[in-house]
Formats: sequence, C-alpha cells, structure tokens
Amino acid sequence: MRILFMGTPDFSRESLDILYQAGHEICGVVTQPDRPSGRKRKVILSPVKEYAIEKNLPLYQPEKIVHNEEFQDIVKKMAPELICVVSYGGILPKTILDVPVHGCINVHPSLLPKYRGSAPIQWAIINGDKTTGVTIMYLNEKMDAGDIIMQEETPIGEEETTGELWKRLSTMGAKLLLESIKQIEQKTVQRKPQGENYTLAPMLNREMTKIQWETQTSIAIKNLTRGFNPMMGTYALLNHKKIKFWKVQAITETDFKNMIQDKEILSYQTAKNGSVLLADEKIGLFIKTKDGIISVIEIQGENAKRMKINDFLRGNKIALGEKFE
RNA sequence: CGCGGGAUGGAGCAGUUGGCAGCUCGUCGGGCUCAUAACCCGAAGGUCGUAAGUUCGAGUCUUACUCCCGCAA
Repeated sequence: MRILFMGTPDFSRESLDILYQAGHEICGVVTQPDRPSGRKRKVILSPVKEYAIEKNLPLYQPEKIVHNEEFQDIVKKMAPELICVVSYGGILPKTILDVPVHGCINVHPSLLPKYRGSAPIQWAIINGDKTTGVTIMYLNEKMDAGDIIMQEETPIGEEETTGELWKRLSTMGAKLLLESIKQIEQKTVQRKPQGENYTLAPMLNREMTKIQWETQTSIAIKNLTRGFNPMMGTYALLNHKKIKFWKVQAITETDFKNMIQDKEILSYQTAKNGSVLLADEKIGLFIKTKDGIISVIEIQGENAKRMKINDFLRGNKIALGEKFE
C-alpha cells in the first residue's frame, strides 16, 4: 500500500521500519523540524529522520501542518492511500485527514480510551497499573479520540521502567500496525468507537520528579521513580545538593531489620520522613518514608553519573540521620 | 556560539600555598571461624582525559581539544 508516515522519536522508528520491511510503498516521511537542543545547542536528528535518510525516503519537516497550505498540497500530490501517524507530535487538520482514501491511523501506547495524551506509558507506571497495551485507531480531529481498530494488552512488570516498557510497546505497536493495514487492504477492518468515558495522560513536568516525603508512600516513590526512568529520574535534596534516584525498592521495617544484621542504625520510630536510617556501602542506603522504608539501588549525585548505590556510598559518606528534603 | 560542574590504579572519591600519589572498596595470596556483606596479615595494580606551554620541579598554574554530568530549552 502507498503510505505516508508521520513520526518523530524512536518509538515511531520501529513502526516505520516494519512497514518498510514489509514492502509497503513509503511515499513520504514527515517528522518534526530539527531543533537545537541539549547542552551545546547541538542539532540532533530525530530517529525517524535518520531512518528516512538511511533508506533514502522522501523527507518532509514542515514547521507547522495546521494552516499550512503548501504542505497540504504536497500531501495531496503524494496521494497516499493511507497515512500512519506514530508519536508525531501534533494533531492533523481535517484537510489532511481527508486526503487518503483509507484514512489516517495511529499507534497509541495505551488501552484507549484510557490515557489519551502524550505520556501514556509513563502514567501507567506512575499509577502502578498492572497492565497496559497498545491501540491502533483511526485519527479524527480530537486528540487520541478516534475509532479503535485493534488492541493488545500486556502486563507491566513489578520493576519495569518506562524505558523498558517503551521498547516493548513500540515493537508490539509496530506489529499491530502491520496487522491493521492488512485488514484494511482486505477490507475486513472494523471500527469500534471509544465512547466518552476516557482518562488523560498529560505531559510530565520536572516539578513532578521531586519526591514528597510527607505525602508519598514507599510504593508511590518507587512507581514515580521507575516511571521517570530513563527520562529524568526523581530527586531529593541532601545538604542542598540535588540527588537523583533511578531505582528504588519499597521495603518494610521487618525486611529492613533482617538485612541490617548488627549494624548501628537510626531508630525508625524517632526518624523523620526522609531521614537516612542506614548508609552502608555494602548493605545500601535506606530512607524512612511516610509508611515504610525505601532502599535506594541506583543513584546519581550532582555533576556525577548514574551509579549503583554501593559505588556512590564509597565516595560520598552519608551520616545516619541526615535528611533528604 | 545559553549558564555551570567534572575527568586521578578495576569501582567511587581525596589530594592543602606547585616538592616521594592517598582513602574506602574490589581483585590475588595467606590466616582465623560452624559461619559471614565479619576479622587479621601480605601483594599486585596509576604515562593523574589528550596535546602544548610556564618552571629546577606540574595531579596542582596557563592555553587548546575530546568525552561525561547538572541547570536551562
């Protein structure tokens, strides 16, 4: 089939790859414009752009697609039979939605109508969901609200991070996308409306990554941390320095007592939330929470890189009772 | 050409006004113990990110470069 592909990050790249490998005619690839980003204001090519260049596919990077007649004409000239949108980063106007005879379809990494919006994978983990999935659906003019074609569910691992789930869902999504296109070609495709009973997964902001010792439970801290891994991690302040957490475990006071042997520790009863109960380079770093204890497994100090907790404690001595804010 | 921090044995760090390169841990060998993420004794392992400069002498001061990290986007 003659397909116009729109996408930007590595999540989309998997889908583009499977379509290309399956022999579909990719008449064009649309991706977000290159923007200087990162530390040295360097321009970094999007994974989709890299792929398009590698396979020598026609590439388009319009600044905007709404009210952009020039781009709309280009799309019409390409005359795609189908447009596939995977994490492109923008809503398509009706003038483009109406171009392909088979319409526009989208890969969304959640079981719609749950988690419409831009950060469904992260929210599923932050909320501690046991399962999630991918949805292939038609696009309409509202955000992630079109009719569903296919869905596949998958369990979320206890320790699974956004990065790991992201990778799995991008592969699942790509396969499901290919399957949906097959159905469209064979005209066996079915549409199932989502209904209005939906939830949102809005963009994440940095403020959310600060740990709230007074209100968040051990499990909440753990889920938040794996939800923000590997994007930004979570953090707390220790002596006015920003310490990032990349992996933590939630444990009970009993678990803790079994691990510490005869080490001297700060009494759990008198400790405040956020206080260090034990910082031992062999056993680990333990911090009191509102309802238990967290054991930090992977950590990152200011100006340092990510490291295992025992590596960190070798060079950064932390005294009992020091408090994370 | 956005702002700032950093690079030192395998790991994480310290290194004062330039003057023999250290700490905690790991590794290897030996000892003790019913046992150990425990303890005791011993050993190996570093052109201090790269290149140049100042100096009697540079991990330390100057310049350029490479890579890493934090903030901001």
